[in-house]
Amino acid sequence: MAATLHDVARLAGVSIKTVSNVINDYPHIRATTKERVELAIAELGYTPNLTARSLRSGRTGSIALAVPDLALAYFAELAASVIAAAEASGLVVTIEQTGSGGRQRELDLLTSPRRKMSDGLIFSPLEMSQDDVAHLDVDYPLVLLGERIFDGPNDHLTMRNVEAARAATEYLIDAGRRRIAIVGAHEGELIGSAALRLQGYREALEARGIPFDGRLIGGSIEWHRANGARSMRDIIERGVDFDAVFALNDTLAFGAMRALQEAGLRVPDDVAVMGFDDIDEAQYSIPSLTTVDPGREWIARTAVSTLRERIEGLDGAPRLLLADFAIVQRESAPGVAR
Amino acid sequence: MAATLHDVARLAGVSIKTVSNVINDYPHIRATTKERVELAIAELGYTPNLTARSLRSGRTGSIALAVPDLALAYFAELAASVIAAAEASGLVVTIEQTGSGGRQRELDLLTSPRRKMSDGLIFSPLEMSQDDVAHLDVDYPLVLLGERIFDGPNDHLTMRNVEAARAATEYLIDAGRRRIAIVGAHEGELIGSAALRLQGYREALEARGIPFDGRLIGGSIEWHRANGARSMRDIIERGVDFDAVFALNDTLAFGAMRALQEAGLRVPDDVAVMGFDDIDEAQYSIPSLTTVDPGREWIARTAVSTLRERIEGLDGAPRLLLADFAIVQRESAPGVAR
DNA sequence: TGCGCCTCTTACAACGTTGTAGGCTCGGAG
DNA sequence: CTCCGAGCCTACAACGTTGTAAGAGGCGCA
Repeated sequence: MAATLHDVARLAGVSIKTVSNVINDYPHIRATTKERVELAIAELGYTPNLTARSLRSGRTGSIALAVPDLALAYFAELAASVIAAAEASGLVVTIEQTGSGGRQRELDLLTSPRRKMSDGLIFSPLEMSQDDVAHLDVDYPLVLLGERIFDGPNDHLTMRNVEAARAATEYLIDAGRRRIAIVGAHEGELIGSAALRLQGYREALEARGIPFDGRLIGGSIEWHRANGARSMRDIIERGVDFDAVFALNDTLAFGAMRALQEAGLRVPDDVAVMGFDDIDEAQYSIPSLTTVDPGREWIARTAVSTLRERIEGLDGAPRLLLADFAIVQRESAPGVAR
Repeated sequence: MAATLHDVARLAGVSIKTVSNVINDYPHIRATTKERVELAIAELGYTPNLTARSLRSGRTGSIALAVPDLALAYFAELAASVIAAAEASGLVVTIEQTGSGGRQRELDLLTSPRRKMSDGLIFSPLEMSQDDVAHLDVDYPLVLLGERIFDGPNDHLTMRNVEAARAATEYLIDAGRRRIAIVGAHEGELIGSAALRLQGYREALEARGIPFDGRLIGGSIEWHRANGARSMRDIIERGVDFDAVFALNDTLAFGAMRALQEAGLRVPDDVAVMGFDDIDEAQYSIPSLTTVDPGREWIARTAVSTLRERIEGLDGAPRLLLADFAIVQRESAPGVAR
């Protein structure tokens, strides 16, 4: 059995509150008393019971992070950064995966009694929509990530999807590409990352005076490698001419590169490929992937610090925080300066 | 403020214990009382305070998983599986990264007061060694993963490293390869996955009567893609002849494939490449990677169920559980039957 | 009618911690 | 010599829950 304050107090011959005071660095303690208590603590190997402390203080010292799936590189890397940032603040992170549970699962997560076990939640929904905004009005600190819901009652961190996608597309155009295919567009979808990035693509075309061609748009609901390959094959089989691909995320881009290779098309000579996310792997693929760094590291750090402010009682209107992005030039799409 | 049992009890006109009984499905409750209580619960939106419940019961309903780094695909996929398995048991998972903190960081983790916030720990150390085995004698349920420490006081799940590496090497030999380079051997290291897999490699050579050639061994301490590429380049520059590469994990294999490509060597025509881990990416790389599936999914599931048994009080000697492995044949190393 | 038993409900204590209020001792000022 | 305040320490209550013991009421059976 683990030792408690009572055990230490008995051994040291003081009250439990004095032991508590020693542990919490209360200033007015006689040096000899303190020493005696510390000796007792060492002898019993006492460590405070954080559960009891939580009950008393109302703080657990832990935050929750809810993401779709840790097996997706983007979310794994996001989680790694969130955990590191939280640890620097003395917080521990529990991770929940919403997986394929769909919208209901995301809603349940918001009201699960487990929320009481952490001081706040960083939530990256994938299925909820703007109609669900009311569900976000919860009584604990919540920081929202992603592009599913805007103008909710919470602090919200998001990428500059439109601007970044536009910059990526313009980068390809400026490198001399004119027929830019899209991989990963969610067909008929009006919200979320896909729609925003597609909008950036269209804005870039318009800005550069290049006509939009629907046959260049390859749809896919999920963003796995296999989807990227399938979507790319569809476009190739359609027989439509193209000299670049903008994949709406890196994983799709890897799948697309594979399909291009199978079709005997060379990257970047025949087709330039642009990704989105700058996951670790993008540096090491063959060829390495030119992509958009959407500011994931900043998002992770800021999500933690923002949540912490709310946990510590900061009041005020919900904030919308936008991450800076950057085009990361690699082999799959050489820049204009080549 | 969140409602408590007291609030519900007051509203329903019963004692708090009756409310508690309703929540915990105690059988002897009058139907009308139960209804009244449930109405009050609904009206106040009461959810139990799990922290208080934990304090009372001594169980937190959460387990901890400590891995080196979630940004490493193997651990991310392991974590995803652990979280899924834990959730199926009604447990939540907090993740700690030991990162680059080294041995001390791993030792600290074992004694951190945070351990009290979870019912048990699944721990995959990377820096501790056999000498640290005494540190594993902790007073909470602990399941050990990996190959750093054997014969500790805990249940231990591990891969069949030697057998799997031997099988992988024999696979290459049976496919006609004779000069098999190794990427990722930790030089001078006698324990851990690298040493075990290297041993399997040597056993296979011996079994097939092929002489060992130290010049074919490419060392590297870390197992990132960049290390794989560097290690591969070293071997190439050494001018030593080889027709296959056994990378000690998939990530190294991807790096090695990249270095091979840069050197103008074709995979698998000039050089066959074998990985180890079967991470998701292995299916989608170009070419797709022949590798060893070391039973990660089984390890995750079994780690959770084993830990659960211990949490529920199972006594008995520490168990050593070995995962089954399988060679997953893909493009980078066609099998004998091609 | 009385007793015991079953059903339903309650009061109380406890899990281990910390905040609050207060008590004791001692030294120095009035 | 008394009083006050600073320094040190303690008792008690509370956080929200559940196990224990026991009480109230009703019913069947002798």
